[in-house]
Amino acid sequence: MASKHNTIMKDIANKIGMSVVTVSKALRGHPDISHKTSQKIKTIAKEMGYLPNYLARNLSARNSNTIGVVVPKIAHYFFGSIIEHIYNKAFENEYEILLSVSRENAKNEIKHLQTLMSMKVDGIIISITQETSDFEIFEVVKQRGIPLLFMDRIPPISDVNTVAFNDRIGAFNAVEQMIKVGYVRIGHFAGMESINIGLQRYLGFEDAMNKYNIPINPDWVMKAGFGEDDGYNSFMKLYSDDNLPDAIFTVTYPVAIGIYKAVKELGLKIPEDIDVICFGDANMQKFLSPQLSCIGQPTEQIAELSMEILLDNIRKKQNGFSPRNKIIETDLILRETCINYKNRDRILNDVNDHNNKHNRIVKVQF
Amino acid sequence: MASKHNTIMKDIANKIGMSVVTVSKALRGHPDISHKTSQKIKTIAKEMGYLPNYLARNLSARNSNTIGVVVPKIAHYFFGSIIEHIYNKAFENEYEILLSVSRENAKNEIKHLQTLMSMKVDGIIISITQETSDFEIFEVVKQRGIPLLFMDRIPPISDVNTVAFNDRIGAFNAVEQMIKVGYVRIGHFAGMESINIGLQRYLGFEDAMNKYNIPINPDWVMKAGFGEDDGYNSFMKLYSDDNLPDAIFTVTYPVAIGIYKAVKELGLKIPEDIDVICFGDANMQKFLSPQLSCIGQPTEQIAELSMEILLDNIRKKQNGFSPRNKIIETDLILRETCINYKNRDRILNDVNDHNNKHNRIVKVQF
DNA sequence: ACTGTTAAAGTAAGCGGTTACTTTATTCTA
DNA sequence: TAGAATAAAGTAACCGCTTACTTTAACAGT
Repeated sequence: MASKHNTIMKDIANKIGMSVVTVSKALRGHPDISHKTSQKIKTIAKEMGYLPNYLARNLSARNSNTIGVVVPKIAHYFFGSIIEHIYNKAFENEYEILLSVSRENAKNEIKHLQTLMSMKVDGIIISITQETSDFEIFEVVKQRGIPLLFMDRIPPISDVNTVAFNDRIGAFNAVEQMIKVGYVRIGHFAGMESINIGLQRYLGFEDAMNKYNIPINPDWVMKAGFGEDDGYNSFMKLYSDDNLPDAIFTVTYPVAIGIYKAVKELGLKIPEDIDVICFGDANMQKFLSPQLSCIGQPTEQIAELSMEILLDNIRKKQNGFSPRNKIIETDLILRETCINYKNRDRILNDVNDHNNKHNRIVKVQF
Repeated sequence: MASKHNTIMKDIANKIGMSVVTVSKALRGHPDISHKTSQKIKTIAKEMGYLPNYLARNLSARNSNTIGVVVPKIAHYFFGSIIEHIYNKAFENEYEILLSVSRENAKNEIKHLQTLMSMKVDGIIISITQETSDFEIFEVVKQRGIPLLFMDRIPPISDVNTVAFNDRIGAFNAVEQMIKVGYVRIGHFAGMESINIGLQRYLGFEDAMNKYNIPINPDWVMKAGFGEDDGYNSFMKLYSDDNLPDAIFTVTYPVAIGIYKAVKELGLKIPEDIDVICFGDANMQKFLSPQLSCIGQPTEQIAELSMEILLDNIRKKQNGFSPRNKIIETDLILRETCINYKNRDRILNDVNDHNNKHNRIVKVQF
């Protein structure tokens, strides 16, 4: 056993013959203490290898300089990327992050939220699970006065901070793109409607189909989960029913990956036998064959905006703060699927129109 | 402002006319308290929405039920996957995880380690940055009696827990595979030698080359970092020097991805113009074209083993615990690179030999 | 010279729990 | 039925730090 050399303020105080309070104040740069002694104390603290005990500090100071983050998954480009940016932002602002992963399980989610409250986090950013249907726990968090912000996946409750992508318009853009390329036999591998991103993306799909007067074939609308397996299974189902559409818009990129996997197994070809476009970008999509076109979600933007709003909420907590609801626009990223080179000029033209109308840059990457 | 309804033990004690200590004991199921009152107190606590204050609990109980994890990156399959498994294991054991991301920066690493100590974590699992060269901070952690475990990336210091892959044998297997397929003009995009995984993988490469009496061409050994850019830049360098080998073994999969990117830009073909194999697997490799063969690192295993050893260390801290050093074997995963179908039978034969000799299953996925 | 300010430090109390020790009532033993 | 043992609760102190309030001395103004 190494002898635990754990310096506390008292040790420093004893060493220079002053009180603990003086040491505490000096270390924090409190104006009560003269510059001279303040410097002396800091020097000695460093010499003695003093490290503050945050548990004690936070218990009395009543804030923890810690932000809790709850996400459904982590080994996933979308969340991995967001979390990385949240960390960066937290680090800049001298906050620590307590990360919890609910694994798409509502029970875990509740438990994690309770733990975060017990840890006295200053605020919480959460992306709810696809099965969350009881929203009471969120009321509890609010009741306790802990700033709360929902990111990307948002429950239908009011008076809370939210930051989300414009799922409906994004989905609309994707499906409109499919239509412009000439598809009418269009399917949608959707998410559950109980969660905003599932519902909104479905509605965007519907909007586009309606706008162009294309009937929706319910057989081609598969409402399942957000994972690779869901895409794989849905595709296999349609294939074995011998009822494939010409092109599919998927609710997330893992679902599209599931299709790629199934297609490979079945010896089919993308885009010849089946074309695909998805909601959500990931690094790997550039290396797929063919490269997957998608709706890009600026992860850095959602992470930064979420942190900014939450930090603002934390600072203004005492003097009142009204919830904010932000929507972030998405990008249409065209690569090698759902793109017909013969129509290139027409597409570029349409994209310009769209940009003018929505005051938004749609990226086209041929 | 919502009126913060924050029940504390005192409130419960007042309500039933008993002392705070009784409540504390009851809630923890201490035998001092009769079953009857214990039940009563628990019921009331639930009614009042009591949640313990971990800061207070941990301050007096002197442990935090929290484990600190420091990794260099997070939006990266390898670490993302490991972290996910660490979370699972922590959750099972009722531990919380405090995750810090050093972003391959040694300064950040030190700061995070200090913060974790200030947070009074019960133990720390760390994968050091590629630039960490000052190991004093690790001594400080040890000195303070905080169980510490190095995972995958390990500094050259003694008397610490370590869990790593058998990098040398893994690299050897990869390079031997290249040789068996018939390559002799073999390059290695390596990492820095200052870090174990960089050095060991290089040594494994050397071992294989030596065993088959193939001279190493120093021009083809590029010692850089572990990222996609490093692979891209190294390849571009060799290409512009008009000095490409026939096949390259890369130290990590992002480096291989960098090669894929460069190859695509240059209009070359894998494996015809250049063949590749890498250390480290990722989900995306199955979807690359061609599918990338690699040395698979069982991430669940390293995560679980690390957690088990650390938890054991935490529990046995008082009564002494001697550091453990574990090595996990890797898998040779053959897909569509560095595989010559004409040699299929010979390869399978060799693989069997190898398995017999090393008592280890090498996976071949044709 | 006397009050009013200010600078620089100290004292006491408390954050919300836990631990070690004590008290009180009840039961057991001989 | 006295004395010991046990069950069930309570008291006091403390974990390491912060906040609110107080003290002391030096200095300024009139």
